Amino acid sequence: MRLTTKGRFAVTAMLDLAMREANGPVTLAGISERQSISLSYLEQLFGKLRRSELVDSVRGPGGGYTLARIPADISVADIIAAVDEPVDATQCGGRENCHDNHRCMTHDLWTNLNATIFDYLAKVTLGSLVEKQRAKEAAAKDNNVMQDKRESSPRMTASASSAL
Amino acid sequence: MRLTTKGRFAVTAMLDLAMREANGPVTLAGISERQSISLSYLEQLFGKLRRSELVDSVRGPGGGYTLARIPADISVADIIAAVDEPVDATQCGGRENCHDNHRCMTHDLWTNLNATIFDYLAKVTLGSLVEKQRAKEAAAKDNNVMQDKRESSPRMTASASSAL
DNA sequence: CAATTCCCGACTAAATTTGTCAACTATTAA
DNA sequence: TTAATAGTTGACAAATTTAGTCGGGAATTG
Repeated sequence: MRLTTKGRFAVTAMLDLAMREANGPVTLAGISERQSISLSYLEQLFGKLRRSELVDSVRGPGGGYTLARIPADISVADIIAAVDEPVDATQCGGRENCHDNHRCMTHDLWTNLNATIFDYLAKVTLGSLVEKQRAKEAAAKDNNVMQDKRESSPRMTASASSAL
Repeated sequence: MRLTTKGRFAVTAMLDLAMREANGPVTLAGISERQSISLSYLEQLFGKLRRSELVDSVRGPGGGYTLARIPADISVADIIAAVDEPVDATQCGGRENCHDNHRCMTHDLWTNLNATIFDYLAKVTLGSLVEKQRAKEAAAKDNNVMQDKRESSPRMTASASSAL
């Protein structure tokens, strides 16, 4: 298992999708805008997600993507595995007799490491993430109400205000 | 924290070094041959490892690299951090106000994930890896003795024998 | 038909990996 | 002692792979 920005983008997009699919198919254009990920890249990623049967697509106006399973049945590990082609981490082709007579020293190291990371990510589902995110947003909303009073200082730059 | 082949190569090389430095400095040429990693790439990686003060270099004949600290004090996390420049995983520059008013949804997800992985890798030291590897080699040796009887077939190539 | 949206392949940019060559250091021999 | 030599690190550039972009096409809806 590899951890790159590609996988992270995919998870971000899927999380966005999971939080909105109640209102029908979600367009990539929308995800692109909300998550600041280029539309082209999303199209590429969702092509893979679709081929891995994690999402379903609906064409035409009003179309977009929906999750192929319930959020609780889609793990972060599923998503990363779908977009991040394996690349055979162990350098020895997975074969046990990696090189010379003993298996390459790091074989077990990486096998174990991969298993550890994979197990962790397999436990994290879109369902649990959506739940956490909802809770966080509710809390943030409360904080913002209080912060608004403090932050209305005179020197508020254009870039700072646009950040809202 | 990112997980790529680069970091894996570095750990492999450091493990090789840790297992051999008792006999004095270890040359990159040796590591290259044993671990099947290009010499050039090793040179580049060890430049970073040296600058991060994980290894010391000795020039001239009989020179090579040695560990800068005892194996038990060098963790896999140290090694990966040394060679794999951070690249700011969270996509929002580490700032809390990633984008729009709420921090980008995945901010906490990746923060937690990174912490989990880092904690795991910080616990794994070269010392513990060497120990495991030594145990494994001893076990493999026993197996090989038994296998040797089966494998002493007539067609043993030159390359196969040189692999010993 | 026209608008919206997914879909696919070629293209560009960036990162990884390998290759080449220069600079340094200890040994060796005269 | 000094110069030659071989072993080694260090920096730079080429080649390969991966990440990300662009343009056009196809399906669906109204």
